[in-house]
Amino acid sequence: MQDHIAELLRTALTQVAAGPFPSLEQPDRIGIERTRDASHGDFASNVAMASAKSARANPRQIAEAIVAALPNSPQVEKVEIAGPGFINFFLTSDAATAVVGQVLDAGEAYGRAAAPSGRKVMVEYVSANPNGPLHVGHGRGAALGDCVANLLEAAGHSVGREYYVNDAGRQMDILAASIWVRYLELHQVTVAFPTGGYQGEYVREIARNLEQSHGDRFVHSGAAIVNGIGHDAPAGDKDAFVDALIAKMKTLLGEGFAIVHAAGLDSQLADIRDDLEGFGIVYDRWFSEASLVQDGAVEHALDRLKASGHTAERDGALWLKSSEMGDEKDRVLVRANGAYTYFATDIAYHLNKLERGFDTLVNVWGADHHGYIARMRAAIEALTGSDEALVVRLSQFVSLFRAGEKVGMSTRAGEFVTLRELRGEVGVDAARFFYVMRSSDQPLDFDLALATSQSNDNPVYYIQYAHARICSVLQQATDAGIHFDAMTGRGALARLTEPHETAVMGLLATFPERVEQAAAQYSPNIVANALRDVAEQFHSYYNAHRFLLPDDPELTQARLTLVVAVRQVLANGLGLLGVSAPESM
RNA sequence: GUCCCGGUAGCUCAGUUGGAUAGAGCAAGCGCCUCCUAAGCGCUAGGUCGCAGGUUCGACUCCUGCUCGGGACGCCA
Repeated sequence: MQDHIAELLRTALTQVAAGPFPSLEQPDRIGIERTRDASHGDFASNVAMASAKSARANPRQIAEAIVAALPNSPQVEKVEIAGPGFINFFLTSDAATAVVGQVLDAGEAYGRAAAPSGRKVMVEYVSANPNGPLHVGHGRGAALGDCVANLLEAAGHSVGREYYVNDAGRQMDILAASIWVRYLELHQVTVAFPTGGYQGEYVREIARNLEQSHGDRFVHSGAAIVNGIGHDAPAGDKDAFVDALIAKMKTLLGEGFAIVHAAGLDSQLADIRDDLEGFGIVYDRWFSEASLVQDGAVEHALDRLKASGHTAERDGALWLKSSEMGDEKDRVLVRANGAYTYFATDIAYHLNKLERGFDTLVNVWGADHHGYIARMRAAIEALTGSDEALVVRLSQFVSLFRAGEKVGMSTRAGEFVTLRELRGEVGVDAARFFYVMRSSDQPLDFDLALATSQSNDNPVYYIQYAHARICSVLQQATDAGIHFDAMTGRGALARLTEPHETAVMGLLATFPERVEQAAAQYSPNIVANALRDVAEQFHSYYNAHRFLLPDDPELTQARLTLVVAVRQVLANGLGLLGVSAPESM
């Protein structure tokens, strides 16, 4: 409809430029927006104001000339000039009700792009280190990433979803050492648990499983272990101590180290996968960091970086001169000891994604990765000559509130609320909706009591209830012997003239635009807001009018048709967020 | 110190590419179920859009400075 109006305006502008206002220049883009107030019509344009400068005239006079030159359209009822020079378009009722047919024809596809965009987008999300269960902060990134991927698919892009598994770094070694110490405790070998280790109960569980499958294979005496590895905090440095413990473990266990390491990795990865599946999230691929090292992808990436001329060797290490590309300092790629940094393997992963044909790489990261963005931009620029392929969405921190008390979180101390616990407490629907209903730029206060309350305080139920109510109405119709017939209803849409009905149809018409906008901005909260608006307008309509009218079968069919279209839009929107659309509540 | 995000109603937050009288929910107050689900609806009240300049026909929106809150600044991942 915007396109149609824009066309009318262009025709008129050409005439105006040829006639009364010769200096008027055609604007590149004609601003047309939906009005907020029904008294301003359905659409409004500000072209007259935007053209005031080039035409060197008062906006209202220009608007009058434009309106006089506007071609007639069967879809436009009337046109008015208002305020400082807005041109307001009032649609005919046929044009307004047409959206109901469009929704029913498109069905599940309503709100989705009509044609493929040809773009290939990779969305990488969560990618938490597999050294412990996911907590509620990861949950936000999970919900956000999954919804963004859904939105990009709706926008017509070909979308990949991946979890980058950090299975090659020090953190995983620390997990292995933590498991080993717990395992030793099972064999009455007491080694003080390292301050820098992972203390969660899940570590003991992995140790017990290891003990069951491998018996005493990894047992060594306490004296042999402690010998020469220095002191833990507070007497010594806790990081140095953990590293020394890991080194000692590798020496004593030999190939056994890999078994303990794998026991930790496999168990945590399986747990995370199960957790995310329970949250409605399924990846196309779990991409191993270690595999990049093994198959030479990291060397390949480093070669590409060196060829770009953006690297330098200094102090025995290889650096990316990222400060030349917007980063605040240069970054190490290969340490003086020859080991790749996490940054280097991550660059290799990003290059891999580009080489697989993805033109846009969306990364959903926790807000604590903010400092990492500039260097990754620099890396992408060094590889491709531009950083535009990289899109980063940060998910700001989540604070949980239980009974008004803020619940603390610390992964190392093993004190955190897990995503699994959250799902158990509030359910998948409420959790997913709460996670994405706010802008991801905004820290989230997650109120557990609110998410579980079955009251009108709870926004997710408000929307689901609208859907269930419509299902209930249709059930009531069936029970009353009214056979819903969409053909009859669509033929009678002209009967829908109540302001409530006009408002509902207007929102249905806006829905695809809002989905498109949400995709363009990687912002699922826009869909959450659109859903709330539709639900609100429906509930208001429901209270103001009855749908089942025994004395007026034609109007009954028309209203049921509208309401079925509303149900379709609610279901489509909830589907984009990964929230269920219940038929009864 | 540098950089990023934020500051909008008592609280939690929307606010499209710069547009008309800045919106919603909760909380507060008053109403609405012999009627398709009251998990709902209607009405009332509530504002220096952090502060000060600038850009322009027009600024919550863009620019500059300041201020307050959160975060990031490692040869960790």
